Amino acid sequence: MRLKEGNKEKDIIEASITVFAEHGYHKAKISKIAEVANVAIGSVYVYYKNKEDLLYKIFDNLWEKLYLEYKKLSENTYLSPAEKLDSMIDIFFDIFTENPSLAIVFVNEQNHLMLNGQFQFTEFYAKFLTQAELVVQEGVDKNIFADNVDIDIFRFFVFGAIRNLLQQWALDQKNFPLNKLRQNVKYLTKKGILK
Amino acid sequence: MRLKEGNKEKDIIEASITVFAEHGYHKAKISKIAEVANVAIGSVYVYYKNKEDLLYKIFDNLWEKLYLEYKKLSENTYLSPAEKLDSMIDIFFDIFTENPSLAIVFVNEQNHLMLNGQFQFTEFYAKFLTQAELVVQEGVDKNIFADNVDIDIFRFFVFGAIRNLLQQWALDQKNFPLNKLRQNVKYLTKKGILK
DNA sequence: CTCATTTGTGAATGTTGATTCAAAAATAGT
DNA sequence: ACTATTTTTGAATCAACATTCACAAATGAG
Repeated sequence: MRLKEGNKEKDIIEASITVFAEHGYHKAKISKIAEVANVAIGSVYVYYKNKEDLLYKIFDNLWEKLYLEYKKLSENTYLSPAEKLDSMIDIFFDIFTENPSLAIVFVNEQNHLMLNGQFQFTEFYAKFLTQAELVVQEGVDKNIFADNVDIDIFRFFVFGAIRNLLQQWALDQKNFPLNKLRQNVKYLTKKGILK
Repeated sequence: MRLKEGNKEKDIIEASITVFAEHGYHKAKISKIAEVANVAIGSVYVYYKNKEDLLYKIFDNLWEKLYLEYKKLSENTYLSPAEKLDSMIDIFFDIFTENPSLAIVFVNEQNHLMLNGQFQFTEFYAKFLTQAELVVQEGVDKNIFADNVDIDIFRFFVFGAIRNLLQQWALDQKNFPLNKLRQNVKYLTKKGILK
């Protein structure tokens, strides 16, 4: 037997997030990822099937985390739907707080991955969306949320808005501080721009 | 002298929109674009410098059109800021109504282009953003729009929301009819989800 | 110390597809 | 019908880079 030195699998995926964020998936070179991970090129292929597998694993981890948090939240019976909506927004921002590179990869490469049929897109993404839907539906049922708004549209509306703001934050943390973003998103989502 | 046959320049850029939309920029092959445009591979390089130039020209045309429409709108003195906001949303949706492929390219490749410093990003994009800002600022000044919302954040918020919805529409026109999208976006942007 | 097994390596391979360019085709003027 | 000019062509070129694989290194068991 031989023990693994350190945790190359983790080093590699973390390096890939950094490199994908900096250059974009397509211009990112495996050789660069290996260099950043402090690992030989061949080692990348020991732990991952190929370049796309790296991207896939990044998103799979991300959606799993988000799904689990949303599930916990939507099953909570003490919070009102409006409070849950706020929490969902917080969770989303929180997960990227520690890792701007992950935010950039998330924003830029999500579509890319979805169009490529070679993976059935991570189950966790669908599960995540369902949890979000439950919360909004609960709000409509309890007569707190407007019922002339299509739930599906609302979901994509908020999701797209946050995604775009996250990207701005990742590109320019100074001018888009997360706390201000959160606060504004929560307000706009609930009350809109009209006085 | 020899006259040009038809309008290859236009045929090529239109073909490129179709092909970029179907396969994404990176997997789109010049040979496929030439085939769709009914043109030899070499002709693509007669009219465009390289592959990226095609993408750049697509966006340049798009942002110019949007900028000009927004300019006309923001200079209008008969409409209230709230009406202008509605019109801005309409203009955005309208421009893609005739061309779902353009919507897909717009949504998927915008970032890609912005990260690549080799073009200073089309002047029209910046101009477009400025016009949008003027309208929102007018609403705040006239005490119609909430003043606790950051204008810049609001802009990216709405922009991201629409972008994401457009993509859903482009991928699945049946379940996301444009009229319903417009209506919901206008409502949410102004009043939010709370009853 | 040896051997067997697992882990790690990176030069060499192979494919893919953007780009080039020398030649052909089309047209207009004379 | 001949020439000059412009437009079109696509096979050949070439570079980039993901992936492979034969080998080396490390470790623990006996």
